[in-house]
Amino acid sequence: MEYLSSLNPPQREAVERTQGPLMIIAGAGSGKTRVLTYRIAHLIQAKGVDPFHILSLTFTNKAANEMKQRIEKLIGLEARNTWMGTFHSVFAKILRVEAHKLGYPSNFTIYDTDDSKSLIRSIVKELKLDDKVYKPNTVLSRISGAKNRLISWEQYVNDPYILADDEAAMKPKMGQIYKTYQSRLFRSSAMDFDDLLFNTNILFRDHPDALNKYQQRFKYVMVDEFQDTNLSQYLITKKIAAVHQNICVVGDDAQSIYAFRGANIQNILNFEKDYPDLFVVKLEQNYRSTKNIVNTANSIIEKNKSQLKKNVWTHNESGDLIELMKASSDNEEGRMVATTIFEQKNNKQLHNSDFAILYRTNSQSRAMEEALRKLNITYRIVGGLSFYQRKEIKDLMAYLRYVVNEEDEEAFKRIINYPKRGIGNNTVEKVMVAAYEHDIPLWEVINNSSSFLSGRAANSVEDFCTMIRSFKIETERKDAFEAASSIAKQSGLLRELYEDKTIEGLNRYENVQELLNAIKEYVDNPENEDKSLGAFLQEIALLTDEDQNKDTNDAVTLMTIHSSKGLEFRHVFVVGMEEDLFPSQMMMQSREDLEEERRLFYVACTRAMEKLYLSYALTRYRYGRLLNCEPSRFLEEIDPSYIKVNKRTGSNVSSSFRESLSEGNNGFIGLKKKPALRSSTTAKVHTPSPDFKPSNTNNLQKGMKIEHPKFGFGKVTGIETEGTNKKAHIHFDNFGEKTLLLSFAKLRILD
DNA sequence: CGGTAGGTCGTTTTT
DNA sequence: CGACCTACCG
Repeated sequence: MEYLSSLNPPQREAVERTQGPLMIIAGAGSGKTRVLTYRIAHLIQAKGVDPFHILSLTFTNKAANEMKQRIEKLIGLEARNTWMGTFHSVFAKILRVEAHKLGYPSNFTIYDTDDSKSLIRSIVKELKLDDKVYKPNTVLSRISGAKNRLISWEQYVNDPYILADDEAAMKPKMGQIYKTYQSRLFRSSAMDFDDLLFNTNILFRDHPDALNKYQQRFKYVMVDEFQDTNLSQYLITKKIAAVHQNICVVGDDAQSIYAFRGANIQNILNFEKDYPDLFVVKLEQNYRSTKNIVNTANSIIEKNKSQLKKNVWTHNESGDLIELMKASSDNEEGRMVATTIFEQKNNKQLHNSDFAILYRTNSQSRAMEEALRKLNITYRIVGGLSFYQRKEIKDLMAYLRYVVNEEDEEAFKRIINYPKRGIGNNTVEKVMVAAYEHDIPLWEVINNSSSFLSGRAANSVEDFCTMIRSFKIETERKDAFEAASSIAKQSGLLRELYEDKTIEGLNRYENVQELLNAIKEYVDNPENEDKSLGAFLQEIALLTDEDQNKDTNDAVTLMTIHSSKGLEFRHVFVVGMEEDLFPSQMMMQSREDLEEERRLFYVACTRAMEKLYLSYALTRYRYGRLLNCEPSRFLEEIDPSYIKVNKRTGSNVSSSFRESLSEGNNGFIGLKKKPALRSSTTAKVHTPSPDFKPSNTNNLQKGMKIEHPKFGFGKVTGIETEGTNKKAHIHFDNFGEKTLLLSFAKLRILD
């Protein structure tokens, strides 16, 4: 029990108080993760609790993994038996087991945000609504907001307040879309992110036996980042802990930055009411930052009205003042930051990894990247579009998904005509409409294509169906890797990418190989007992960024403030401190919104251990337009005694920097995150000869030389007849291989 | 049916 | 500025 002696009194109290409801208010840098891990270790080792009975919920996979590892270090492999994961992943697992109780098959698909938006887009189209009014983003966030507050579509369309709201917003059909959206999800055997929580609530509400089972299993429940829970999540935890009442929540109201996606700060404020015998521990000693940084942060958060009283303090030294940097433009801001990093690194013997650049929006990274590249400073970007959001990855994933769940409509739409197999939008529409109108499963329509489609289209769909069936058989017999490789090949997807010899094409091909590698790794990992494709898909559906990044590379970290939560760096730059950017112009309608932005700023500042830099630019490119910017109001809110204004401008680059401009790698690491290169230059469009006149192409033969008004001169390499259509394959001198439909193409035969 | 040119749109954060 | 969608042409 020696670990207890390394804790301060409130930390120790939090670890040792294992029975009954407990709320830990953990200030920034107060050793929260340490307390949580020790608490779990303490439960298992000192109190003899079976790890199987402990449930810990986090918000990111990263947090869960980190905690798992740290507990494992403390108490060894036994730690693996605790339930630890994100809300979404833990309850997705439970829902797989209980799905039949809700009318879902256990192989249900999880739709990501893109799938959801695409589904909404097609529903809006089908309902013949104006897509300028019902934008996927708006609709989805409205639906998501409802689900997070546990409002079903039935309740939604019957609630006069909601309806009035929608009327006022000129979006009266919102409820109708919600209803259709749910029925289409259900038909597709799919759940979106919010459904995972919503349906868990339904499960526990309607099936007391199931609730009881999990109440018995989870005798100890812990919730990390409690300030970020929404109502749906809160009710789930409350229900699970209702019997044993051993619920421990950890959070910091000052760091609540996810209200936009339904997080309810009231959860933390109301917790005392729900648990009258609640014990509250405050962790207020900061071990991370200098006095100047802690005080700066305190002076910021003070401006917020709604918050719990707390007094974060530190024993650390005063440290340097906060540096404020003013740049004339966004590019100069980048130069100043990069230059400062370069200097600090040399003067103080720091590593790249000691620095982080934090920004409000992802688009701000570009100016930073350019500047860092010029000084040859290695960097890595966290977030942005993840591996699994890339088109080529989603394409292969869609095949895999569809083979596992043949009702998955979004996957179907993605793969039915990719690679091209002559099935156009019209046909796809017909197939889906047939399914709704006859109220039969999609797969049934596809299996009986001739009853719903005419000749050529029916044949193509039948071929598709045969292919999927063979994939299904393979998938049953083989492990995930063998099945996926075979699907990638036989679907033609791999060939399609392989034939694209551009740099981006090569990249895409490599990415698909990367995914196959990941599947291989999954299959080879002895911890995964179920090697089937379905099991693999379930495992990765909720992975956002697989960045279990080997921290081998020494790089400056670039990321949004949101993704920086929970991390710390010796030197932190918060860039783009300008009105309308930070605080964002979208967040200035209400005081609540503005307070959330302020908390975001608080989070940003408290990432810094030794030194904090704040910067802003006077001009910045946004929406492709040069805008004048004003310094952020947040800068004025900081107590000026903590700030020093930096006089240097980034344009005075000393000679030592110039030397570093020469030669070498561009500073970018991480093969998965390579930005797409600009498309290679395309050949100039041909100007037709003055005497150009289309010839009759009925007798066009292989080997003939022709002229095309746009593509110029070329040679016929083949003729293909498909139904009534005749196609010519032509190799053009300047444009390479093209396939043209002879009924349309204007060609002049030269010979 | 498929490609592409040209228009539109938004750009906050994430499971 | 760039991603994406649509309309149109071959």
